[in-house]
Amino acid sequence: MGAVKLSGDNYDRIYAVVRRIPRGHVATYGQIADLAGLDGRARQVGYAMRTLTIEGVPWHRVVNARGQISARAEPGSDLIQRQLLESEGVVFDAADRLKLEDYRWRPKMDGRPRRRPRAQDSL
DNA sequence: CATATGGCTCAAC
DNA sequence: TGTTGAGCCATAT
Repeated sequence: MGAVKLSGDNYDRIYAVVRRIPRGHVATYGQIADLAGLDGRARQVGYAMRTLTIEGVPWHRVVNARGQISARAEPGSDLIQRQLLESEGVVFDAADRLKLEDYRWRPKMDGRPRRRPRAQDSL
């Protein structure tokens, strides 16, 4: 029968990518989405993290594009994330940010097309 | 099926 | 540097 595309499939892909983030490194939501073949759907990565229930996924290594830990529904969870990262050697500055230039995970990807630029109305 | 949100992101101010 | 607005689209209700 025709394969029915389940949304959970995307989650698995996201989790698979997150699992590959090396210790002491981080990746942005957009980056995860990109690597998971869901370019441009950074928000869904956040959703995947929010509904994350399985273990073995280093969700704490996922931060937003500013190198900051995003506030979420559950208060205190962001602090836990920061502590986990610090325990891996990641250092935050006074603005609670980490240096993406230093910690960003760079998997092998040659000439992979960046996600398409948003159409701009006028400039 | 229609609305409302959201662990985002980019560009412009 | 921080703020604001708008785009994006899967989940939730």
